[in-house]
Amino acid sequence: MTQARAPRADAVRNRKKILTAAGEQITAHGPDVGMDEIAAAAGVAVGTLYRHFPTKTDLVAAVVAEFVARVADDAEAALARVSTGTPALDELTAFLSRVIEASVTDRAVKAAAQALGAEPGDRAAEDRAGAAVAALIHAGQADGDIHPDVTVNDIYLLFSTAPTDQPSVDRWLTLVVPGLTTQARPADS
Amino acid sequence: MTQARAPRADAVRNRKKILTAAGEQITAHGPDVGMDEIAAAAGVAVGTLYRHFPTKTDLVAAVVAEFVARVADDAEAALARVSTGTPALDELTAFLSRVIEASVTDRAVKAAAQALGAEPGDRAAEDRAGAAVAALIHAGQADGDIHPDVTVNDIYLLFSTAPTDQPSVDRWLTLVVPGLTTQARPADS
Amino acid sequence: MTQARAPRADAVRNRKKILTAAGEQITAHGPDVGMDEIAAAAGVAVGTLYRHFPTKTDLVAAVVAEFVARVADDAEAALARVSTGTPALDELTAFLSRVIEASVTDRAVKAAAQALGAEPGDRAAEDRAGAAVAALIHAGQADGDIHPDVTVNDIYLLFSTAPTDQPSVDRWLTLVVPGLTTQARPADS
Amino acid sequence: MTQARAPRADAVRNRKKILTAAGEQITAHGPDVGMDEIAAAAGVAVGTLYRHFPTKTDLVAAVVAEFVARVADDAEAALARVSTGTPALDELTAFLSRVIEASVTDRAVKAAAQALGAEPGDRAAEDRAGAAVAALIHAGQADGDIHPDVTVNDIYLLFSTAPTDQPSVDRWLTLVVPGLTTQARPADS
DNA sequence: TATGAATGAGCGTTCATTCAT
DNA sequence: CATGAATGAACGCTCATTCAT
Repeated sequence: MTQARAPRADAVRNRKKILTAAGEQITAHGPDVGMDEIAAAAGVAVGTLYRHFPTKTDLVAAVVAEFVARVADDAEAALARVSTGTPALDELTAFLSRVIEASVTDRAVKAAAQALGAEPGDRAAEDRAGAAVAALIHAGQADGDIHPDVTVNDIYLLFSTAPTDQPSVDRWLTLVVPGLTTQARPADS
Repeated sequence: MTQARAPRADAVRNRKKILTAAGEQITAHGPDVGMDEIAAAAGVAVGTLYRHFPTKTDLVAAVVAEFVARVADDAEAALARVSTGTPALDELTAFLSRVIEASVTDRAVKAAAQALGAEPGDRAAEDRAGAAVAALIHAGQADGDIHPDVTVNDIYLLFSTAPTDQPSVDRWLTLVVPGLTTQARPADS
Repeated sequence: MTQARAPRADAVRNRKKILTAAGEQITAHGPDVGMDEIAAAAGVAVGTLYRHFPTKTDLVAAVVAEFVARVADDAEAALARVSTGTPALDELTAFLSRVIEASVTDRAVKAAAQALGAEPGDRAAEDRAGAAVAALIHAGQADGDIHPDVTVNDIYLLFSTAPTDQPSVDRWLTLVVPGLTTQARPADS
Repeated sequence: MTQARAPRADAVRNRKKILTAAGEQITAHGPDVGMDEIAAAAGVAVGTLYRHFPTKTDLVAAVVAEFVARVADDAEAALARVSTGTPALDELTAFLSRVIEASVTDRAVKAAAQALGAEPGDRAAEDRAGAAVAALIHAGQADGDIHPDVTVNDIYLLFSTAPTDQPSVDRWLTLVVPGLTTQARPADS
């Protein structure tokens, strides 16, 4: 009985504007930006914002979900390249590096998500990312490069504990990648 | 010249109560606990809390400083054991493990310190810890067990990125320790 | 282009209620009344009060501005009567008397304005009042009744130093008016 | 520093120190200085301050009383000069001028007294001042210089309404003195 | 007695959320 | 539906006053 929804266009556009603005504001000013500021940045009134996202937690969850969707896309692209011959370990570490670099910029998103205990909110995107990462891991294990006990959860664990300031990221990757592989860290790495 | 100040007894006891309560409250409810709640948990009035710590930032810094002092004690004890023959790498990883386990309990302290930009406040304790850790690293490098480029900052980096939930800690240590060493992670680790 | 804004009605009414209540509360309890008390007296929540006046200083400035606007109206009315034949000195002293009587009721407004260093906020009203008073003075000087060196600032000076308790006002006017005129105070004044 | 027991001497010295410090602090920082700051400036603990003055109002009253005592001294000196031939009107206006100049510096004291509704507290000094001023007025009236209906209360009224900023004081005296005399303000005054 | 630590009501202000328009 | 005014609990912090030492 849910009939034709004519005003969908506006609603969809508003939702997009709000998500974009929320991402920008949280990134720029931290997770404590006021809802009023987000609404103003989106060019809507607070009421509209609450129509789309009943609580601040929901809004942050949606912002996080967008990030997860981009991660899933990235993981699937990496997997596609592996199927054309690139070594899976290289793709996995490059993927790890890209995601973490991105989360430096979006650092507040992570903080916000944790601070507010936001639910992921987009199980589908998470599943897509998980499947692609699992496939990368398996391919690397088949190559003998990735340590046999590594799982998707290990990658998630590293995501969730990555440093949030740019200069630390490279060193952290250097320290962390050997644990995923079958090789010792070279003396000059 | 160094007179015993009689009325200090209460004040000292209150300071202790406040620090303890602050640690507990921040751990339990995050860095955003109200000062009133901390005061209530300590069994004092807010004014008393502000007499001891002029701002919330100061209070959080003091809580963090206490934690740092305990870490310094731990590092020095580990270093002492190395000088009696224990392998330095074992002591370093055990130390890492202990500190991180402890910071799981005190997890919010870290978040609080970052959130509020709290100054360490106790440079001496930090220096003590740094010196002991540096000595541990050098001993391990002399043994040929610890990778030659590892520094104290690497250990700090790992501290600051350690997971904050209990079950993840062990696995995380497994993944992270190989980066500190000259050896690959064994297939069955 | 000049659209009627429907939802403004409530806001306008609230603003009025707040200004009225603020004036009453400040008069009754001095410039240190709490914002909560003003809000309660106005029948709104504090937040509403802050929506209309971002700081306490702004609120006080608005209360003062209302008073200034009434003074300007009074001065202009007096000037109009002079142009129809009333002696300017009589109108000026009567105006002085009226404003000061009014400021007895609104006494705290003055104190509040000074205490908070509030900006007038309504320069237009102040200019109107100043122009009308200047015209009154000039007319009285043309009549030969008002002392030739009297200026608008003298009137402001008297405003700002008027007594704030009712019984003193009449005597104070008796003492102060001769300084504005070309005549000595009569023996039986 | 703990001398032999001379309870009275210490107490008297402390009272003096507190009064001096209170006067300075209130003059320097306005009537809202904290009791702690006054105590610190006096070199005593708050408790001592409260031993001498049970409330802040009492302390301010005492500061005001000191000022009144100085005014009484001034008035009596003026009266003495009149008895040696100086015109009483000149002495009265000069006295008015001196007191008001002094109250510009001590302006915060007056503000504090009003703000706190402090009782004068030192009836004796007030009576002394009143008697001397009354005698000045009578002498001026005998000379035919001072208007016959002027009373001590008129002088008090002028004190209480004097401007508190330096530049205004001279002009204000010019405007106000004619009301006390039997003469019109000269055209070039 | 003097000390200064403790008290706690109160302050101005903020902000996630609700609801009349 | 969007709007934005209204709500009110909560926040960090202050300060006149009290009271144990």
